[in-house]
Amino acid sequence: MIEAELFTDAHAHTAGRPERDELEISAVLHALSDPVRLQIVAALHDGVERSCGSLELPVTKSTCTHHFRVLREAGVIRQRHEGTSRLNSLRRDDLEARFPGLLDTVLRAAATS
Amino acid sequence: MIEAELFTDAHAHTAGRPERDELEISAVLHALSDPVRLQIVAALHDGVERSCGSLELPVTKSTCTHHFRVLREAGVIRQRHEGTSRLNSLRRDDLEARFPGLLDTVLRAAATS
DNA sequence: TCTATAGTACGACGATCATCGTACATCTGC
DNA sequence: GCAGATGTACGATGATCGTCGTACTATAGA
Repeated sequence: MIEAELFTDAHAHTAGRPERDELEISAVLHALSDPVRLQIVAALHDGVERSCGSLELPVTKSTCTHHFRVLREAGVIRQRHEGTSRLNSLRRDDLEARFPGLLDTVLRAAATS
Repeated sequence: MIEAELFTDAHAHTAGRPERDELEISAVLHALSDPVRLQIVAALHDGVERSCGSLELPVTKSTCTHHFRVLREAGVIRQRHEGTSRLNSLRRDDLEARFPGLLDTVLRAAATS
């Protein structure tokens, strides 16, 4: 990750949190292609912010951290610090602006499995 | 692949060509999450059957075969033999029945990249 | 201050992935 | 039959992935 050393303030966000116009369809689809991550996204679908621990996932804490990072770096979710928790929420607006209908379509598809 | 030896006629299709009701959203999303495969799917979007070689892809023949297999085993495309060629086409109807709107949404998202 | 609690960082592991080259199979046209 | 074209099979390689355990940080509450 040589680029990390080159980040200016203007681009320092790109590693962990891609801007709306930087979202890549391949990365988003890859993020959504894992069952555990799809479960996370489905749980956040109602718009309510949820902590990592409040979701009952069939993996350990460290794997959980990994999946939240993949979703965050793909631009699917954002994470907000509050106390000892990280509150997660979907980036609905950004996703809808960039890839209209994608999130709803995928979640509806996942629901009928 | 032990199952291969156990296939009866009733299930002999499942390895290479999942039935409509066997399509899995995770497998489909994974298949679509690769740029080369997305390019293939976009090229087949007009409904025209195309041979593997008629698509100009930035990979070798064997890699091409690999990508077509991933798409076929996920249920995204079907392959038909004709002469020395394999004609590929999207499984539009099956995908639409199982995951309504998914294909169009993804392709529209991919087009705006 | 001490102790939980919530999550991250890091390293490891086996599995899967995308890619390639070479060899092979199959069909067409001569 | 032979040569060319189209695609597959197989093995290899380096990269990425999903998972875990352990150690760590940071906050909240007593």
